[in-house]
Amino acid sequence: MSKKSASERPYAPSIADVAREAGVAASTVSRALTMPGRIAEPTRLKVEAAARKLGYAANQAARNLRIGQTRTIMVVLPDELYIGASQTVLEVLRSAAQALTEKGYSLVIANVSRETQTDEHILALGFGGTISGVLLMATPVPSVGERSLLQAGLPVVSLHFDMSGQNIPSVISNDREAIGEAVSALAARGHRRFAYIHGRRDNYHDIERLRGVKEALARSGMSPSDLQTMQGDFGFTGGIDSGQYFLSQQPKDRPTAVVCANDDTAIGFIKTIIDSGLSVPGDVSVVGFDGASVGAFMTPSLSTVQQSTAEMGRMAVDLVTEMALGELPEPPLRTEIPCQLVLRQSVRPLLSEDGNPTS
Amino acid sequence: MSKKSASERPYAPSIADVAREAGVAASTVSRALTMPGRIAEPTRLKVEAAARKLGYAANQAARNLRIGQTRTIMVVLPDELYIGASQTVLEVLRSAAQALTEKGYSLVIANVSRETQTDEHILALGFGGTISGVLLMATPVPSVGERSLLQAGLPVVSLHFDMSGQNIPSVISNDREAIGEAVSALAARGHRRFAYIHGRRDNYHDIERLRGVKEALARSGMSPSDLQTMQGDFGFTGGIDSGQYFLSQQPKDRPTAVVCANDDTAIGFIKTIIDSGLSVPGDVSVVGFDGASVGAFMTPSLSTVQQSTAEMGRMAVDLVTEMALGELPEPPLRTEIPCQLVLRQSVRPLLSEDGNPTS
DNA sequence: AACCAGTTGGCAATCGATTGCCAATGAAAT
DNA sequence: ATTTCATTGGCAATCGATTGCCAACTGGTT
Repeated sequence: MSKKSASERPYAPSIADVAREAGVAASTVSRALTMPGRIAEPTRLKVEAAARKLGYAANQAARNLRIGQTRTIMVVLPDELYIGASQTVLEVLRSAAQALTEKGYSLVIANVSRETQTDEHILALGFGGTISGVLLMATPVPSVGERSLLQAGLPVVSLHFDMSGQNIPSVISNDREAIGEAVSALAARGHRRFAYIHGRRDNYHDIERLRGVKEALARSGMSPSDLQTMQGDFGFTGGIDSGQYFLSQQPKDRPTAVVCANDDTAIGFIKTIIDSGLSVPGDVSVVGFDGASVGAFMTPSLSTVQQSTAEMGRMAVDLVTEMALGELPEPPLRTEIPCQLVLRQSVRPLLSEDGNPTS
Repeated sequence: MSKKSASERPYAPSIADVAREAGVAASTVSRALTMPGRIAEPTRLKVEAAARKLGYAANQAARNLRIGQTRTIMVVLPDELYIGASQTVLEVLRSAAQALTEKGYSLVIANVSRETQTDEHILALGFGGTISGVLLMATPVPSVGERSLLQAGLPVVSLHFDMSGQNIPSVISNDREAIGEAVSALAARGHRRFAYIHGRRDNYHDIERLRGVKEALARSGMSPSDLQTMQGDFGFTGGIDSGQYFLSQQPKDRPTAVVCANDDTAIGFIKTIIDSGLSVPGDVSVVGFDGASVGAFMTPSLSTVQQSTAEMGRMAVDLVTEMALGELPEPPLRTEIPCQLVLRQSVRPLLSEDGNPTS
């Protein structure tokens, strides 16, 4: 065996090598190593010793081929995985990676892209039998033309985006309620003129968060005219542009509370306000969304809605692995993980009741 | 074929199914799909049509088993992958993922951990033939007891850490020179009392960066007594602690320029200084390291040494894939990617002869 | 009509681990 | 001493794609 030439792996013992070394049959080696109890103890020890001596590790390709199953989950990341201060996706990825490893699964990463070529790659993985399940992180279902990953018959779980409407089990934050809490907290501090800075258009989170803002304002007895909206892009730049727009308004028309689609937007907005000589929260209170760790160390420190990223990753992994084992005939379509409102220096109660800034 | 029962993949056509559908032999199907030119055009078209009709995708496990090679690279992430504002490792990961996908490789993620169990998992992957190469991201070589991943005979490339001493090709930033540039820029602005805030003890980057600071100070004609050092931990907390230490000193003893092991440290330090009522850069200039994107939007904005993460990822991928193909008998042991100094508000401007700021 | 060179496609072996089936073994029971 | 039964370990088929080898076929040439 192992007749691979020098340029290849120098030393890749097969199960036959171990069997010869231990003086038993290959089948015995296989059983000794994977079926506890099936092989008598003395024989098992002999086999283990031989395996250790030769540095044997089962060839996974052969194993997968035979049993028709792989303990491998594919994680699909969004193409525009933008690395700013908010990095919810990455935190969830980390926790999912951790959970998968603990369960003995491997994790392969794929990122969708505008180029069809890499989507082809994703589909090839999905249909190629290399994969036991798919975790979609803030991405739609990869597809090329007619063919979609869903047709591969694999368990699919969506993270961040609610795709329960497409019958895909989804693990999501309670964006709408959570941002509503933030709005209520601002209203309780006397704010009456609000603004919402959008993320990208048609984005799931943007839609949910705006809706949450509107609902909470209504609950606090305000009318739609008490809310203005500005366009952002989930990045620092969108916040900066909105900040400039804010500054271009007459002071009496400016909102006193600005709720942003995410932390990066809030950070860009605050920067512009501060650089213009105004004060946060003196002239305007600002709340972000995501819970970027750096927010606590900015000046002023950033108020935000913190997502429970660790819990989300773990939950999604539990779902997809149980589905892969067929243990979950009816997976829950929507699992909402609650967020936590964190108020810091960027929000301050107004002193007067009419909502006018004090400075 | 495809007699998997309902609980399994519903529809996984094999090469034999395609062959039957197209009315040719399995070998012809294989060649038609993978060896352009080997099969006559009309036959090839027939095969392709059949494959498309059945939704055929080659079983990767079988393919890997047969050809004894997988287009899969394992990326090993550090256990303590801490997500702060500096996220060099993640940026490099993203660029590596991109480059791998473009080259038709898959990427599996593993993270080392203090628990031996997951290191076992990494070794099993490495020795199990599932992997064609390894990218170590700021981690030492995974090993359990005597066995180390190096013995798997796989190409290994280190990112971030210089392991050329262990004969492992390494793609790294020029930490020492780059931080030296920062120090020189500070010296040129008249600073004469310096501090360096450490990262974690014995960390490669910390050692290199401190050395770079010392060398640059010497070049600027200063003595070791012009530099004090404070202990940090690469996190915000370390910066905060150092800030408190700074404040506890007599003003005349305080350094006027503080160079930090990374951006998170700098951010924590600045926060403490600002909250105490002192000013950055009025009372002290601060420089970080890494180039966290959020630095540009803090108040004051953060001066830093920006690493070329995109280039690092791409370069490492090129190396490891070429090594995997045996195209690189003598891989370069050290590939240094230069950083770029970015001076922002946290460093006081250069004063020209007349006392006005110039840069 | 015979021959040749080049192309095409099929047969069958192969990669390495798993597992159904059965023979051999030894211990316990009669 | 013989039968019964459980345990153990070996044989051989199997998973699905690839590829060396060779036979069949094509069209052109002599």
